[in-house]
Amino acid sequence: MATSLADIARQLELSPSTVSKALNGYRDVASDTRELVLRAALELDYQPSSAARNLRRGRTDRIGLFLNTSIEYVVDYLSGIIPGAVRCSQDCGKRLLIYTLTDNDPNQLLQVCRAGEIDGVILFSTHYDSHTIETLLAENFPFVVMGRRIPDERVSCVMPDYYDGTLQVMNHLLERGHHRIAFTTRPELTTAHEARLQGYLDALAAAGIEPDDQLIVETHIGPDSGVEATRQLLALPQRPTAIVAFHDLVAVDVINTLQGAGLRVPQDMAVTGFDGLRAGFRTLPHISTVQQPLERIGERVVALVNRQLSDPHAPPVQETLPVRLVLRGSA
Amino acid sequence: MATSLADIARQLELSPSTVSKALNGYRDVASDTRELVLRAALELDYQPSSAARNLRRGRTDRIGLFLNTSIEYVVDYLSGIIPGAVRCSQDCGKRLLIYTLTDNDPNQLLQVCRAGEIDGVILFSTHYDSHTIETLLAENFPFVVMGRRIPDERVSCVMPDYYDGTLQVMNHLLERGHHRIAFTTRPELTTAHEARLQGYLDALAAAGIEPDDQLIVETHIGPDSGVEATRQLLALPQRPTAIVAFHDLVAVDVINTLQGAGLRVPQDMAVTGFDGLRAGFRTLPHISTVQQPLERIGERVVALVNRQLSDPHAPPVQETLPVRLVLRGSA
DNA sequence: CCAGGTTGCGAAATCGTTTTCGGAAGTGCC
DNA sequence: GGCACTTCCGAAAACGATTTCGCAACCTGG
Repeated sequence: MATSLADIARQLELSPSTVSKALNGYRDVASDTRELVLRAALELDYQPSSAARNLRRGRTDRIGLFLNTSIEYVVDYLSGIIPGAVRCSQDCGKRLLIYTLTDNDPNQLLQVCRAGEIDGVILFSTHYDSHTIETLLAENFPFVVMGRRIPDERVSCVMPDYYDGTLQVMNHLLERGHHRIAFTTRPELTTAHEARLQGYLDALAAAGIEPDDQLIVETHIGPDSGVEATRQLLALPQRPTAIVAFHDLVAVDVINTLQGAGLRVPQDMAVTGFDGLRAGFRTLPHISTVQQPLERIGERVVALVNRQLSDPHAPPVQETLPVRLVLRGSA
Repeated sequence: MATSLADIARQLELSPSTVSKALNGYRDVASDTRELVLRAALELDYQPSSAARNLRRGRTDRIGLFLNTSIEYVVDYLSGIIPGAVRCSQDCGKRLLIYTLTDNDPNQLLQVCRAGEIDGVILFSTHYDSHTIETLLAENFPFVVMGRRIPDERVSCVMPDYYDGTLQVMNHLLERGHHRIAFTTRPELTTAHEARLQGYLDALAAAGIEPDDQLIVETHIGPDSGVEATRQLLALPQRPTAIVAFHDLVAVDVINTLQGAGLRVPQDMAVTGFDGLRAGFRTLPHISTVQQPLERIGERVVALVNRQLSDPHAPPVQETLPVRLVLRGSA
């Protein structure tokens, strides 16, 4: 039912090849003919069949990003990333597609790549799976890891400076006179976790403060992830005066729990987040946080995929983007 | 580089047609041969070319959902919808794809449909555009509208019962003895807006209470959307005792603003949300809200698209799904 | 006037599947 | 043995675009 090249060709009594060339800007088409073709195409609402074009060209001009349906955090993060990623892919003449995986089956990702549905893929940190990465490398399929450093120089990745961000937060708190600073962790996210913890410890060391194990508490994925940690901290004989939350969503829980217990933020307890998600505006006071350059991350990730597409021999890059402490009131 | 049918055929000294038939479960292939083919395919990590298959079959088994990058609310809503939608599409043998539009250019959507990249499309309420709908109808392209009723019996849609939800909320508050109940609106979202307002007014009328225009305040899209409205209500000579927020994100702002002003929720002011987004857990107390059956909405929307795909003559359906008041503490 | 260019177009191959159709070989039955 | 079925496989034609190549026709300059 949809109009094809052949339809236009018939109507104009031209050959399909000429029509195709007119539409694709080849030089060997008379300008009168081109005019005719363009007009006819517009009139018939012609849109080339994506399947046919992809088949023939051997590429799709699409970049895929896989969404794990099970992780709450991802969605907030993605909504920060996407504007930059979309803009950049637009500029490169590509389209950004988000695939939804059912049970986060990593094979689905490989299937999509092998089926040639996309030309390149963005791996979101939490989907990391060494088999996937090995396979993509082996098949020479363009991909970039986002939000995580992979200890393999063959893979490109883009991530914020977790270490420096934590240093900034800690230095701010230390300057404000805080000595007992609690730190919430999330061991599942190894890279991001370790970098932050190191920042925490180094900052303390630089200030000559001995770390206190009781002040380092774990949080886990799920709603209310920060509530339990906060209660735990409040129950300590000697409470901290500041809490460095693993990220903004945890900080929201922390602040709510504190306020629920009758404490004032930041007077009774300073709280900081990390990432700079929109959730940081959903508390009063708003959350002081380490702002990731989210849009820029999206942009760079797409740019790096695109780089691999245009130059298959481009060497991989590992980019660490600078972060910035944003004081909004909670610390 | 990727292995094709022909590769398998060559290796097994069979014809491509036989290989194809073996893989697709045709009956006219000997079971020994089938075994051989399946084994070879597995060994070579064969994945049929999506482009070639789509071209030949004339369908893609993909359903598209278009994401407007500019609206915050959408993301929270989608993350509720997606699990159901993904599960259902999986069951139908389809894949759900999320397209990202740059500047919400509605033509991009039509282009994707016409190019045959997807077989059907889900229109998210805020993307509504009568030209898009008319065109899709004219081209007989399968689509379903989500979260909004379209006053056109030719289009299928799935939405929650906004009217009844508001009634439930109002009746709860009235039973608790509230007389001055404020109501925040969002006129941009016409259908959803009107149904709720009607519910508000009808509930008041049934209780014999005269509506007070000062208690009906507008909110708009954007962060802090509920803050201004709350301040406005607090400034009234005769304050309300309850605030019915347009949706949960607004309710978060309302609660934060109230608590910031030293009021206790729900003792000094009851607050209710709408939709049942995760954000409802990001305050203390958690938000009492009208829970939309989000997963079910995702499921139904996909099911209806699929219905149009399997039976092009199936009559359109407009489904209103029941909602449920969930009391969590804020009212 | 002719050799050598240029310009504009179409024929045909190609991408990798699916699917129809026909034919060869084998089986069963009278 | 002959006939009618099965059973299994391959040849070939699609699907709709892109792209190479060749061929007319028309210039152009000496």
